[in-house]
Amino acid sequence: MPKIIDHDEYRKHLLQKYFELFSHKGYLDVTMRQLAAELGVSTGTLYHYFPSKKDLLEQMFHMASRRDSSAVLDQIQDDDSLAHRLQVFVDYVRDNEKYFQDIVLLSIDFYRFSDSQEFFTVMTEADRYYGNTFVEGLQLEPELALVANIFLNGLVYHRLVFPETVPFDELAHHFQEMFVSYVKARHEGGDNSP
Amino acid sequence: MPKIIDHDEYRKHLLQKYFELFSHKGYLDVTMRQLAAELGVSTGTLYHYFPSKKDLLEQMFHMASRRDSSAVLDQIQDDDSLAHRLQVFVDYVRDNEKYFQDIVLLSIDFYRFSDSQEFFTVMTEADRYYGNTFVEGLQLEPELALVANIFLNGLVYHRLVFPETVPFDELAHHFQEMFVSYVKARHEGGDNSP
Amino acid sequence: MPKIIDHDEYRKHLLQKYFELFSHKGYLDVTMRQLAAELGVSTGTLYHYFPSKKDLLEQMFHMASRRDSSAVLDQIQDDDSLAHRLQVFVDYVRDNEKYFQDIVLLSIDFYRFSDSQEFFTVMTEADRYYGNTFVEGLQLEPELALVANIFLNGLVYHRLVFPETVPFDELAHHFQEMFVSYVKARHEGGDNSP
Amino acid sequence: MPKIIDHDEYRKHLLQKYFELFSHKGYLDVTMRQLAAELGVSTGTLYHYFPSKKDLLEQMFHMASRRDSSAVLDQIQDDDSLAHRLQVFVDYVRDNEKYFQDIVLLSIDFYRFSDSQEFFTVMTEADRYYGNTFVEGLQLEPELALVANIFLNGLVYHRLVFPETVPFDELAHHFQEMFVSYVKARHEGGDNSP
DNA sequence: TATGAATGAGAATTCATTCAT
DNA sequence: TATGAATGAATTCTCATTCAT
Repeated sequence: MPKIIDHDEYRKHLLQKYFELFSHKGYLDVTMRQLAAELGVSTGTLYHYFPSKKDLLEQMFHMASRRDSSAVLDQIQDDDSLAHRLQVFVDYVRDNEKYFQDIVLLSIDFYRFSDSQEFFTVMTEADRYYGNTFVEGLQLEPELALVANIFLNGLVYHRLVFPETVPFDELAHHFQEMFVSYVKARHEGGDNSP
Repeated sequence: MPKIIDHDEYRKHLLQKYFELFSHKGYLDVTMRQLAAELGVSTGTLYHYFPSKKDLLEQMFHMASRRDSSAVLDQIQDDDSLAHRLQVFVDYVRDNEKYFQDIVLLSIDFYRFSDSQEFFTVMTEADRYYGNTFVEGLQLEPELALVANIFLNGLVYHRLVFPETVPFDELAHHFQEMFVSYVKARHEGGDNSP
Repeated sequence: MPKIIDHDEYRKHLLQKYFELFSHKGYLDVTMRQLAAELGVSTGTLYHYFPSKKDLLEQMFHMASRRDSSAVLDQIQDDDSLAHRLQVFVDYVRDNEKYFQDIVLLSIDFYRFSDSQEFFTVMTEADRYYGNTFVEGLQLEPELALVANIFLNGLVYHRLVFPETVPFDELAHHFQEMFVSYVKARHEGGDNSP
Repeated sequence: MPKIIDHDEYRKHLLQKYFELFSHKGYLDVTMRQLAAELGVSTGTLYHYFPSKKDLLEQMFHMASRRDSSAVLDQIQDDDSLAHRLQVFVDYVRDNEKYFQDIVLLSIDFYRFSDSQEFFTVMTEADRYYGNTFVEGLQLEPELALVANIFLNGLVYHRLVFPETVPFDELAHHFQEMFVSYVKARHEGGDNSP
């Protein structure tokens, strides 16, 4: 076993692996023993890095929810149309759907099993982070950006939970059309008159 | 305890109470003993009605997801506009938000802890039931009705999980506007040309 | 396995057995698993009767420290001399030395591992109980009775802990002599003049 | 941390600190990690000086039980009366009551957790050491000195364990009176006739 | 039918000890 | 010598489920 020099580096390594494992089983179906075995360490080592299972969940969610979103923004140019910008988001969610479904599952576990204080702090931060990404990426006021954000969340949730899966692109397409028209109309007409 | 003659009636009574209890704690935080105590019966009696905890979850979710939606449809007249029809749905979700949040939480537990066969069967049915309600209520083709359904799910989920709560009505309003405009435009123009 | 009718009766039965076991091993060297095995029940059953190991210790000490002392008092007649009365106590302690040593060991565990509130309550009661027995048995004022009580405690403790065991009777004899003389002198001379 | 040249000196320093820590927590409530942290060394270093926790307990008790008693003897002159000599002992125990209570607690832990061989050796030596101190200090035959020793042990134990604390001096006073009278009478009358 | 005492596998967590650096 | 990450057996306690009454 190699001596680990960077304590934090190694902790992140464990968290990453845990996230992957979690996507198959869920917080309560992964025991600390299983987890340790899967990660190739002893339970003692796990507890050396994380004081409790709850803490592990919290740190893991914290890390997972801060996933770099620069990949989205990088695909957007300053003079891109709204339609294109939204398409980039839709594509990103579709291409990473499994990841976002895991985040949904995880967020429910996090809701149930973390301290409400910790939950509030982490979720508020995550909310801002994603919110900002939508605002920046779509170049819209926060409220409108949030509408797109929420629809995509709803789509991910729906496809996770209702198994007779709806086609992602078709539904997204409807939303994209209505969203872009709406924004265009708003900006032309002043407010939200037609 | 009044003598319950109707076995099924009594079972539903237990399931209803379990749903209430569950909404506070979650599947794994309600033990069979607690549940029995709360319902005023012995664990033995509980097992007399439900062969296992998993089964209880399944029956309970089945019942909960079939909640009568006639209340929504009853508020809609044949000649109501789409805008009004959608407003009825939005109002219904807003007024029963806690219930729908519980359904979200429950659906995740159900996803995690039921047999996938059972999950598939029950969720498919629930999906159809809600889908039909939207189709009937909005008088739209399934795909479009589903877009509204999904947005409202997303809104419920978002407000459950992100604590710096977004105002329900404001967001819903944006969606309602864009949705109605979009549908109107579609029906006027033939397909989805602007 | 016979159905136990009297819950409390059975609890006492378990406590009694636990005390015997404890005398060999000590609070921390008897695991709940071992204890259950020794008592012929499952760990679950143990926890059915006692909410925690600490609670088990507390209930057990409570029971052990209330051991009936009527056996001592029964051997004393109203017109017995002080010397005789003290002899009865000395004999009783000598004949039950193992039990009293266990109480000493147990009281230290109790000191260490119980809640201080519970400790205070139980020990105060035990103190009064033993104190009263000495007062009644010796027919002396509390303070003097306590001197005898304390000496006998010291003797039990000393013989428990220092293995080159001092002869019980010889040491007790010295104390008995000095104690009886002292009391006699006090009562004759008014105070403590010779 | 100053460089300690003398290995043994350093070991004693660690043992001393351990005794202090122990007096608050008890053998089993002080983990090796805590202990190391408190002493400002690593667990590795601790194990460099002491092969095991049990060994640490043994060495520590060995050291603690050999506490220099010259302080007592120094306060006694050759021509002091027995009453005065005993008073010196009583005062010494009262003034160091906390230390003696710790020794009582420690002796029970030592009884429970050391090898019986080691226990026997160390306790026998401690017994002799304290015994001698009483014999020298009181200038009495061993058996009588032991009676005083035992009473004082009993007093320390009683006040440790029974919280409605008895007044030290009052009880000691009775014992001192009876002890001195008894010894005087014995020496006057030849044996132990009145 | 109804009860609740009994079960025991399995969970999270601790901690004395080791050993590569 | 000194370090502290790593170990893993052992601990307390939980809880779905069974079954004699």
